[in-house]
Amino acid sequence: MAKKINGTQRRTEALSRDQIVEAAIDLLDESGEAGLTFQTLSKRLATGPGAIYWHVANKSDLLTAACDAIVARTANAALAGSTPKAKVRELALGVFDAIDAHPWVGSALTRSPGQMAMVRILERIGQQVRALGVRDDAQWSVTSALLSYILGVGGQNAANAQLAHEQGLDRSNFLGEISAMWSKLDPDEYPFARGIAKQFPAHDDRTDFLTGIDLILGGIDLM
Amino acid sequence: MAKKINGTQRRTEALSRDQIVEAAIDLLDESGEAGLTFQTLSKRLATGPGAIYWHVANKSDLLTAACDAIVARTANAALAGSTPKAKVRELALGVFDAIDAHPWVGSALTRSPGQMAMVRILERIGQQVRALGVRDDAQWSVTSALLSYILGVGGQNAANAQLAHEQGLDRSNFLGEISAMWSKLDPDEYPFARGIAKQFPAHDDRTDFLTGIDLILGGIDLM
DNA sequence: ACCTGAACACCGTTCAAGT
DNA sequence: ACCTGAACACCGTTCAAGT
Repeated sequence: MAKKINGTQRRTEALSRDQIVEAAIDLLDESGEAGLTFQTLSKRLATGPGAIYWHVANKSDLLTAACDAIVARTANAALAGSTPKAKVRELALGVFDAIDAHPWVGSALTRSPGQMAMVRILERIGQQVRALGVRDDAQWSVTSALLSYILGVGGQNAANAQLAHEQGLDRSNFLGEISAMWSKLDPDEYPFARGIAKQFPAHDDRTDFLTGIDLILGGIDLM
Repeated sequence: MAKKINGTQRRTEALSRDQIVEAAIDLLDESGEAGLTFQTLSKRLATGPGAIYWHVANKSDLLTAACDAIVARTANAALAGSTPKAKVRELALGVFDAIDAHPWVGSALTRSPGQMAMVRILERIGQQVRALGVRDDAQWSVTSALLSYILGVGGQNAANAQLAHEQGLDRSNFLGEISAMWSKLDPDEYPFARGIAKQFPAHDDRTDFLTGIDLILGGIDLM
């Protein structure tokens, strides 16, 4: 009769894989990868760990499914752009923003090669690369370059967000710390890092990300 | 008197942080990230876990140090290229090959933002970006784009190598499995992935990697 | 078919005690 | 200053037993 009001109550409805994945996403969003545990998860779902294993093969399977659920939402969104290039920018920004909202996706994406999440992104980018008129035998390497770049930025942003979260820093303090560290480097060995330290805290991740996309898109024109 | 001949012997010389890092690298190379444990490490060093903690803050510190040791070797190598672009290619390939030889570096690099390993690469690429004549206010975003791309490819290759290792597959079997998976996708939803599946197993990671570098370098010319 | 929950093997980390 | 090794808290996973 009782549903799941207080902490020690058992659930009465049946579990489902989707429910488990949703709960996992909530946990990951709240407290990062460290927050997802079979203990925390079964507590939130008001069951035991064994029940979860009935629906899910293991933790890696669960993480992959959670990642795919997030990516599917943005990869399936309609594209408003009028040109293939505009659509590539749109797709890329979609992934960027998804990782910004769910930093754990950044690392989970990399860790599941060949999984659906990556194929979804690959497919949509590949279609635009085709539409750009890239030669058949270059479509793979061009698409792969775009994908690698997107995953690279995503992975770094995810790591930054996680580190800042662990250290209890907000973004500007985090950037400030790195900038301070770079300012102290040996001027003879690290002229570039030192020179850039001052402007570093003011940079915009999203703008820089798009600059990189545009560099690659520009390079395609020269092929 | 005895040194470290049989398994239960204790070491007689003092431990050092460098020794620990070297042993960690060996373990990581032999059996991936799962192979590095304070248990396996202290066994190999013929001590207890407490001794390691005297020289190393925690596992993350150890992984970062191991990663930096590898990256320092390639980042400090002299550059033979005659043009800034050739030097960028050389630097990028150096990182690519280092990750190929030590796949765990691919993920460790991402996980330690602002650490020395990344700064070393950033610095050397940044110097070449300067030499290319990129405007001051664009040097950061261009360098960052190159770095993100390199880390993105590295991270994926690392993940592929690890997955293949876990499943006991060699590279060609691994690629074959992905290709087979893509061939079975819905032709209406995944035309690109399906179309590319056949040529996928024959692709060359290193060549594709360089293609991406050249796309970005080409884009710089158009800025 | 689905869930329970105790048990297992293993992990990173700590720390009083030694030298 | 450096090392020992038992102990702690916690983790993913299993599985006999229940419904």
